[in-house]
Amino acid sequence: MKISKTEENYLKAIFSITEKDTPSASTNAISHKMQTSAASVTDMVKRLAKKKLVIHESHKGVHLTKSGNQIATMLVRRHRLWEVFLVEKLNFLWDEVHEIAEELEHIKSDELMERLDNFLGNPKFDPHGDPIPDAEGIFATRQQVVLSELEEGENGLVVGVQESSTPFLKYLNQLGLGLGSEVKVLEKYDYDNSAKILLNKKNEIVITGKVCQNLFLQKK
Amino acid sequence: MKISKTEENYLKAIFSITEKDTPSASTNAISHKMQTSAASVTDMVKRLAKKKLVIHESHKGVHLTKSGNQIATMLVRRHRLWEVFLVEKLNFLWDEVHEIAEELEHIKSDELMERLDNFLGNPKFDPHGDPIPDAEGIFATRQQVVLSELEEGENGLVVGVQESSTPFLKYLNQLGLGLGSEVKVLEKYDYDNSAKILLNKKNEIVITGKVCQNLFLQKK
DNA sequence: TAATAAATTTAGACTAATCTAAAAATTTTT
DNA sequence: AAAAATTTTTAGATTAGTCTAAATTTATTA
Repeated sequence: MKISKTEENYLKAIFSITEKDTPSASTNAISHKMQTSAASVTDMVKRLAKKKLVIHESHKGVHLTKSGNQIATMLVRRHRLWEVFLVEKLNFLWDEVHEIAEELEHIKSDELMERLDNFLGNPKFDPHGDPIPDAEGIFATRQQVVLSELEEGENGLVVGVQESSTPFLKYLNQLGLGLGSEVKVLEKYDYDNSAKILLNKKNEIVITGKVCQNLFLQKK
Repeated sequence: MKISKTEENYLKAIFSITEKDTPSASTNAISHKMQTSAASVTDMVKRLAKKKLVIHESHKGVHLTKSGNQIATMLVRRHRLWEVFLVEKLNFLWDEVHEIAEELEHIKSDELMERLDNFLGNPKFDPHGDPIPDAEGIFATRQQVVLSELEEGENGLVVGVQESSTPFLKYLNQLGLGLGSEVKVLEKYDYDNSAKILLNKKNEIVITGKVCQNLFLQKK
């Protein structure tokens, strides 16, 4: 069965919507994520349902079938492996790789991904700290908390970001924060959720509540 | 101006047809190369002409304009750079990489190709010995002859293949012949154009006329 | 619970890329 | 140069993916 690039992108969108809290993705949510009209979504959802990649109850949203989920997971795997390649081997910055990986992920060759995985040393997390599913679709897990959950005096290692928008990543670069940064919480200011932290045992900086809620740390 | 993957593939086909002897590509030649109907070619050629990528005189074939040629050249550059990556870094065999490179070549990012080029050490020839145009579209040249042009007693280094079909490349692998093989012509048999050669100063083997005509050597 | 607002689907149309079958043009052969 | 063969184009249809506008369904609110 042939699956087009567009169909793949819809599967990925449905995957990312249903991944979180919501068990099914609404037409609107999908159209928003895909930057397209609701009518187009209805058309496409019907096509995907005919191919048994999603289950769709009229006016009740869609969710992925097993095979739909499998395809979406492999797209995530490819995307994240290519991001590792772009950052580690071609020296792109972590905020520059998304669009290119978005293209590369559609190249369907298991052999290619197998070899790329080995070439990169079988990484378990991508440059944003997101887990890379293995060839069977299993995601690695890691004990992680958001920065705002740390108490004063606690230490942590930055292992990921909640949000991976370019402005946010650029801002982190400016602050000197990145994957692998060491953080110690010095003070927490409850009234606006900001915090003063010690970065890499050297600089004291103050970061806003928004940043605190978007950074994943591994406690140390 | 947006150019689709399909349009790009037509440009590449026209490029490869007009590269050789013929100054213009016929509808039939294109349809044969693209494995499609002549009617589709006519349609597509009209589209490409409207975009000023080709020049088309009815019943007299097409040829690329300057901008059409530029796009085709960049496709060749991307294709060949990715082939180097697949063979040198991911350890694919040189006869396994064509289809994957065929996909990778459509990813349009100058930044990506610049970085890949550097990562690979700015190679001038791909794993089949074909020249890789630089970012300005200039092809490297090399003093090369086909094996059948060598006289008895002459030495050469295998630097390329005329034909890059999978069966031919597989056959070369079987013979132990590849890029970089050293060859000395021991005897030439005029009646069927076959030859006995000394391979890598070790093995004497006899190769057919067909192989002799498809191997490019650099004289030594 | 009826009215209003929001979400979703249907209807109908458009573009790009493709096809088959038939017509027209060109080239080759006799 | 006329007939035959080949090549190319036209005509009309098809599929995937998209759109806008209108109709319908569901959810919210007064």
